Amino acid sequence: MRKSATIRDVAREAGVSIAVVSRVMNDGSGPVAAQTRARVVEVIDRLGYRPRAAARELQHQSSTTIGLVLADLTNPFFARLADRVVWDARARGIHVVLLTTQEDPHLEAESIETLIERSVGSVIATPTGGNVDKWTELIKLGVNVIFVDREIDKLTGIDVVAIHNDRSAEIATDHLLGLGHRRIGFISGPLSTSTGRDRVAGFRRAMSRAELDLDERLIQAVPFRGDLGSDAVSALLSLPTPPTALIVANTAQVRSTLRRVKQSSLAVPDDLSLVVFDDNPWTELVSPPLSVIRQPIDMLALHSVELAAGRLKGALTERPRHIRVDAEFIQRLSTAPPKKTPR
Amino acid sequence: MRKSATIRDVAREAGVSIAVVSRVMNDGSGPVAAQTRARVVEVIDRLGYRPRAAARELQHQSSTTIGLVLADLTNPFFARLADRVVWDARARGIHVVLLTTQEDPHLEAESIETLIERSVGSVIATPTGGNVDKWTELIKLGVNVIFVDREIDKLTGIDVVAIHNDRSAEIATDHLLGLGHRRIGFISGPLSTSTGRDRVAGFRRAMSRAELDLDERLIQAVPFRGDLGSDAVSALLSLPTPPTALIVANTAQVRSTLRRVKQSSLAVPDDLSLVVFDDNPWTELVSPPLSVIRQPIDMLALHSVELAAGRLKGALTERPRHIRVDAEFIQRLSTAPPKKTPR
DNA sequence: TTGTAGGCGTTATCAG
DNA sequence: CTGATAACGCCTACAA
Repeated sequence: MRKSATIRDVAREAGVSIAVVSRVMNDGSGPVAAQTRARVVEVIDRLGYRPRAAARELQHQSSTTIGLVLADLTNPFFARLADRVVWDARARGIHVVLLTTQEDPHLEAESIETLIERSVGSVIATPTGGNVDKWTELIKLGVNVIFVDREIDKLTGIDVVAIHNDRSAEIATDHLLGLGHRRIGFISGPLSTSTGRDRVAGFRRAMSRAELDLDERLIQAVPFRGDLGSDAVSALLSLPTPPTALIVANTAQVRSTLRRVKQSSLAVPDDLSLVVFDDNPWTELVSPPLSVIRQPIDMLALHSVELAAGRLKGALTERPRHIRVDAEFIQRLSTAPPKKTPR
Repeated sequence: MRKSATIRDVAREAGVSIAVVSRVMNDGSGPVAAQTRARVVEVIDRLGYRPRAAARELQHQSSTTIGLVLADLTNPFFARLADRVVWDARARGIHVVLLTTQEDPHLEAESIETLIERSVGSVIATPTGGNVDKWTELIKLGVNVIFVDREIDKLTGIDVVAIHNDRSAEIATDHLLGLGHRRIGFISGPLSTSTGRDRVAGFRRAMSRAELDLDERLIQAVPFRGDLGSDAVSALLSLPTPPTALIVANTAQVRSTLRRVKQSSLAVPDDLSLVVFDDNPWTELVSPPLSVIRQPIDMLALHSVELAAGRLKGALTERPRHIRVDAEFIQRLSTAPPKKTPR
């Protein structure tokens, strides 16, 4: 457990000043004689010298670190997002501090606090919807905040990377309408979230375009955490005239929803057609394989990191950007025409 | 985008010296008059002062940050592990820098390098198996390394938290043997990993205890990355006398393996019984619901963080610990007696 | 109880 | 091309 070498150790050992060593480390920050450089380099890796990140960060405004604030790594969507963000960031020499909110604004506030102390340069986050003031403060401090997947309406002037939630829901709905379904159930995330609202909006639009009047009971908004997805299904199925198709637009609740569907004695797709948001690795492993809305997670991650890194270097225009990418509808075997057309 | 307040700003504003402010921040590092403190506190949150992490870290040996080096967040096992580690760490006021290796020793080396520069106090990692020297260096530098899930035999003297891999495989095998299976296929991770070796060892032990001689072709070691799981299944099924049961002990390849099984025209469990390692959320959603070995991920995370935090504070005995927890076999519907007993 | 001064490891600015 | 030296923001003896 030896103490690690500092720049001074290297300087002494190589018989130069620390300034020279510093220049050697940051290639191009100043002239160094080839011969001197060679000697220094030799000493550097003989001693295994590595500049201390903390010392560097102390003088620059902010660190080469970005904060990643996600709701919940248990959700494959976020897990994959994290995987790609870490990957893309690494390719740019950026480190990632990971924080999770579990959808709890209180934890989110704590996370923001942490990120300020660590003076990260950028933050990529899936906001809970609260903490408007905290986020504002973070931005005032000069931190580049990028919301991914969701956004907060009140917080304009922030970069956003997400899919066209409304359009995606619309496409899924149109697909079912095209198959002949008239009563379609819709399970969405909380309407306090942008994704929840947007997806419901898309659903409504498709329904009204088809000139169907919408039974409000067919829309169920379910929180992200907890096990309420199955309750929502129960509620839908026990309606006087139950839906013949179901769109599960709350990614987090897809699982519990499916569990409930499976427990029901209904056959999919004969008794009930099913479309779910988010193409997890197992959606094609279940029976029947599920028709899904596939979010281009890699793109979401890539754009987020690009923004985070770009703004870090001040390379980007000041204007906040709203990047929206298209999700892809993938038809598999969980959707089919309704067995008996409603009379 | 105001520049954030420093300790000096607070001191000036409150009409005291920076030393006093420092003492107020680190409660108990020195005496402060109640009245003075009140005044300072008032200024502190009026100015929104927050000590800069980098400056703090600069003087202490190491930061309040731990590194988490995982193979691949795409794998639900690691994703859940990450989720719990971040959670447990947060509860202790510890931040987590996340790095992924994608099972690539080269990336792993890079990660270790990063962690040294950031002078993290502890590292929780699922090692690829390589980089023995790098890991050694990290430890020599005084960093507490905790291997979780896997270990490196050559690297003794490191904390390890994992399940009883051998015993788990043994139990799964015994279960199948008890059902009457005699030819059991086994898909494991690479034998260069401790989990791979241990699980195979458990399998062998169970087989030999049952006094069955083992057809070596029934054991398939498959890399973690890539899509070779399905090939392994094909190989097994095309044997002259194919197995009547299959244990998939390579967590990472469970999915592609299952896909291949599903494509085959074999019925589970009638033609082929199935046990897989790792209880993902979807294992009971597929048909039939899978019999699994459930790893107590929460425990793995908890013990890891406890070790990481404990050693950080120097609160632990010097001796490296090997913590092994039991996995749980959960029988569902993918295992049954073989249809026709082999003649 | 409070203040002063030195140092943590780097980078950056100027003289040599 | 190289070398002092002053920051960066905070902690911590040591003095007052």
